[in-house]
Amino acid sequence: MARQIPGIKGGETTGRSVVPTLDDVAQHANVSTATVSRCLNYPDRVVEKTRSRVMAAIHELGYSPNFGARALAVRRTNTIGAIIPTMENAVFARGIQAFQEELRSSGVTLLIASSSYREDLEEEQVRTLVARGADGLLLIGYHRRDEIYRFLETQGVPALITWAYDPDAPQISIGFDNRLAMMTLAREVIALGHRQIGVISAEQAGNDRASERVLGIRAAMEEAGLDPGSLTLIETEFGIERGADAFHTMMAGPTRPTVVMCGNDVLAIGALGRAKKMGLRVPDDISITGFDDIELARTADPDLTTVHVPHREMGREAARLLVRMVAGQTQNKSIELKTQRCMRNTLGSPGPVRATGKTARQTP
Amino acid sequence: MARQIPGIKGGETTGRSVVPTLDDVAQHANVSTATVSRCLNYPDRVVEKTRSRVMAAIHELGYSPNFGARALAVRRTNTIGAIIPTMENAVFARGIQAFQEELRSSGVTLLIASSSYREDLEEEQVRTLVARGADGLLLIGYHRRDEIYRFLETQGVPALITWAYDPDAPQISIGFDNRLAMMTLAREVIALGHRQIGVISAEQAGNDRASERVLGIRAAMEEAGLDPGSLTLIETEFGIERGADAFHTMMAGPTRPTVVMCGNDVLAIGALGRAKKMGLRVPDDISITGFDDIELARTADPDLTTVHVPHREMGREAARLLVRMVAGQTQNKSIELKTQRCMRNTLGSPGPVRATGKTARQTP
DNA sequence: ATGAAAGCGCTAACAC
DNA sequence: GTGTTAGCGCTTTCAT
Repeated sequence: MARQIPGIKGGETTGRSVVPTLDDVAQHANVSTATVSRCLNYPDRVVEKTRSRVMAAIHELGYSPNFGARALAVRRTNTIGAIIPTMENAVFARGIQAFQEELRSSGVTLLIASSSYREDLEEEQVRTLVARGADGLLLIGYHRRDEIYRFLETQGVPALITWAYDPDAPQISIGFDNRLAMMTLAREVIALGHRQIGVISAEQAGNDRASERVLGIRAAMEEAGLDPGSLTLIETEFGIERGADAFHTMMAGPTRPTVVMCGNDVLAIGALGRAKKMGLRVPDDISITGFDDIELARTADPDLTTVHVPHREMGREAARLLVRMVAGQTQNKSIELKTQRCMRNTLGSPGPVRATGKTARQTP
Repeated sequence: MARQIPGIKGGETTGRSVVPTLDDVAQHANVSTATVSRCLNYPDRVVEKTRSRVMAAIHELGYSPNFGARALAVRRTNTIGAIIPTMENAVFARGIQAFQEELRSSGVTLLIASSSYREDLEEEQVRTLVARGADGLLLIGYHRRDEIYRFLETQGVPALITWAYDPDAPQISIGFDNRLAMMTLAREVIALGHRQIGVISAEQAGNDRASERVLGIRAAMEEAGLDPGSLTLIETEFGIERGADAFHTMMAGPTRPTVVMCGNDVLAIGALGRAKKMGLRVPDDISITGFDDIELARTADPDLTTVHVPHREMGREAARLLVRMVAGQTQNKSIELKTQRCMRNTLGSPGPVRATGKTARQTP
């Protein structure tokens, strides 16, 4: 239909394609494309009468703007990308959720990609997201090839590192000191009398959060005059079952620890569950600690001693900061957030049957 | 620099912008933009010598293609969008993960958005994703305004419904029959002798999975000659704590049920945890069931009786099907996946201290 | 207040 | 095998 109306650009016929374009709307409303564009972007720069005519045409045709074309013209997408290791970890899910909510309130859309903890995939995602016009990127942790940082630089895409904090790094970040956070918990563990410490960590290669946390434990040991070499370490993939299996392996090992410190809550929940299935009383027979303080930590039985990370605050602040960075605001600096030990009921003194006050159940 | 080289299009000067374009690469390599484009898209249509020259230029300049422009030119983005209620539910996280992996192997990028279970947000996301050129959409559940479906239609964007299955619906879907799945579990519950059934459900408004599941329970009751009106129902938001609170409320109510059937595992885990904190033995004093079979269900103590949903398979198959739909393949039809009761250890016979064989702990 | 026209960066015929 | 050129759908001066 409507193929008889001479198109603006020399007799082009309408109805050439399925999806209506700005041009179609313009013809339908008998105005120029510029006017339609104005109606959409600066409604007050066009007189009421024309505007309503245009709007009517838009509705009638079921017009929806083509974002890619718009981005191409204005050279800005109002989009921010985030790459997280996995959506299966509640800690990222929550942080990203807050990040997204805050972005929304600034009218920015979020594109999420997950790297499955794989460095090569992450690089690919960075390129994809940039190619898609992300104005800025949210990245987890510092560790990645220098080439990527250079790429981001040449593309003029600011990146904000989160879940880590290093004031000396060239990239700006918002997060916390993973090493110090875990060290603080380890100090408590050692103060309680534990000497045989087991650690279940995420794979450290390419994961600075994981390795920093392990380093924190070693540092605390050293500080207390213990031999960091006496620590039993198992690295494993992410997952409750993985944590459970690692725990099993560790307890079956030659030097059975009196406490198992886990690199994150999910691993700890797995360990805790397995401990119970093995008939071990926690924390009387074995102490277990986590890191992150996800909802599950509080609900576990006994509830999990862990390190609280302010995910939501981190997500929210990250959004604010990144938006500022994208806006070209200079002189942004890294922000350090504080973590907090959560002394709950899976950590007690070592030694069989020597329950401490800490282990008292707090039945509500 | 380089402002003296006359541009291809009449004396345009280079160095006009920060980010290198196809044009810059072409000039740098002394070829036409078409050749550069070919190098990128059909490497074998250009002779080795030129290609390496072009590639060198690309690397030297740090060129990265502009996806939006490409999409505009080819009118196809190779992108699929997915809108899920929340990333905080492991069941969606896993399903989407599988979906994404499968898409990747087809060279399709996934754009994820989450609606926070809000209908208005979901509509907005649909529009955003379509505007961004998503070639197809993955949606959870059937329930949404007709206008949205019409919009998708006029935009020519195929949508695949998942997490639900209704052969009679106009939209095509891949999923399972929520009502039947829950009904099957409810039958077992009733067969065990339960008469006072409590239900903790997600909010049913705008959530057909939730309402279908409740309907399934009612249907089973009716079938068994019980009065569906005797069922105690609490609707709550998503979250472990929410489940716990709802459980508490329910047990404090006038008619205390002998079994609490939860609309999903997360709510059930919350209920289970709270039951224990309240000093109730599960399933001796109270039975609890879930739905989804997330990893947590198996790790809970006692491990949770629930309904297994093949999330990963669903995600994978959804990807295959949607890719076919986008490719314009006609005659696609809905696929029904089977769920499965997981009889574990939180469901027993009603009545105090009457443990059944089902409750035996299976210590490995 | 509105319109004409020149791009934004890329692809795809069609020439050569 | 490579170059020319006309768009893809939208925004944005610059005129009027």
